[in-house]
Amino acid sequence: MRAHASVLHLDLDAFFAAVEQRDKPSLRGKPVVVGGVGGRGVVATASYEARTYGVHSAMSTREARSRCPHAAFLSGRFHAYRDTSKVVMALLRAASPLVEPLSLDEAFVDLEHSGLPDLEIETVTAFAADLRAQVREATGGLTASVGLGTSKFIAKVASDLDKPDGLTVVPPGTELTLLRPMRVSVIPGVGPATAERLRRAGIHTVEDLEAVSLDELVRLLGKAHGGGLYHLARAEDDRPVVPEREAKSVSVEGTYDTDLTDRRLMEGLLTRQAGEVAGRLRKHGLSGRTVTIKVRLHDFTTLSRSSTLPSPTDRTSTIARVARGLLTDLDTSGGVRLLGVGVSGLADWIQEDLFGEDQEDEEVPVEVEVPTSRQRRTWAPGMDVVHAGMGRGWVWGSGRGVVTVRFETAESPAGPVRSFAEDDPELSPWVPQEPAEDPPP
DNA sequence: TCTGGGGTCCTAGGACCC
DNA sequence: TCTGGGGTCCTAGGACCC
Repeated sequence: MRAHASVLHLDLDAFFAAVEQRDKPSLRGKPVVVGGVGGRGVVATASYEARTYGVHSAMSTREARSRCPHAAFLSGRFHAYRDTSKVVMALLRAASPLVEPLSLDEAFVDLEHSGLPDLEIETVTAFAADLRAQVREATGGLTASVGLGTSKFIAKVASDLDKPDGLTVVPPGTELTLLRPMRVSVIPGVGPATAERLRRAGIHTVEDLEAVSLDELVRLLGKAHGGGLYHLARAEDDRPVVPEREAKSVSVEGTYDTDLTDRRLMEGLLTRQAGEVAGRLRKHGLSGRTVTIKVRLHDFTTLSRSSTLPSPTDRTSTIARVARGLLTDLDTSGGVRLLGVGVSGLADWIQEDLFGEDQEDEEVPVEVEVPTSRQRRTWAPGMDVVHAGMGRGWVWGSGRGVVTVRFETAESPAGPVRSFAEDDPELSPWVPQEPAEDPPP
């Protein structure tokens, strides 16, 4: 916790809806709901006019429609939101070099490095007021709510106190006076499940939480969560403002208006999603080792299956095949409402770079060598192979002198798995004859 | 026909290695 | 034949955030 209120949190008010109202004057002053407009959509952002009718984010669009039938329901223009967000983030970075975006519409700014003459209340307040004016000016009228405090936690709580279009400063030393009467759910990380656990233990407010020992909290919520809450309840928060964080995973998922039952269709959708994930990996110069699929069944139970490859990949064909293979383990006979594919375990180097050329996502033709018992060969996951006895397959995994191959058949795209010694003379790379499945960028 | 999409972090158990 | 502990990696699930 700092001696000065030098952490600023900025939150653009009803961001998506506000961008729509800015760009379409006919929507100004009217209820606007941005989110999924399909049968299973939810609200991403509701304008303040729509909130009057009890519409809020995360509510199903169906419910929102019944509460406010005359609202404009929009599916969202993410390019516009991204562009506007960039304008705001650039403006924040011009004000202070240390800016940590949390999402398109939210960021922390560290005023310690902003070049202000001092960090007294008057100074930082004037700075924040000026920043808000700049945001409004640069975005064509969007408003932001801003909080200032001695830590991220306090700044974030502060920005919520006067919404929309507000500015709240929590003077150093007054944090606990502010927090104590508040519900535990003001603490970031206390969602419905944690709040319910605490409630059952008779803990409702931050003041209640402050009275609980560290041991008791850890017993109740686990080591990391309990320990974190113990300190936050005392307004102890040393988390630094971190400008850039590396991505840890890339994923794509989709919820379908009617439950899927056709496995071939599911495989096709997974393949398409794998292509989107691979494309985004390549766009950012990333590759990853762990492929995960997510499957939400008709009854909303959510399953995940993952498989870690021996080396990172950014290729559609590999990700798609692993994903389809993972699906084979699952019983989807009751119907599937959501499918997703993700890649994690990211490395910022690309495997194909080893070959010295920008291979993008093309199949890499493999030199067919005559295997000898002493020769060590590299079997990359996803590589097409042919086995004299089993026919064509692809490398599922390898290591410790063993290569595992999955053989696709007409009946099953992720058919039988067999393991071979990696120098098995019956096993050899297969040179593809079909064109690469991804278009060049 | 309740319940999105893109993320992060944590936990717990098992495998495996030293 | 019995018995260790620690560390790391992997997998599955869950909570949470915007």
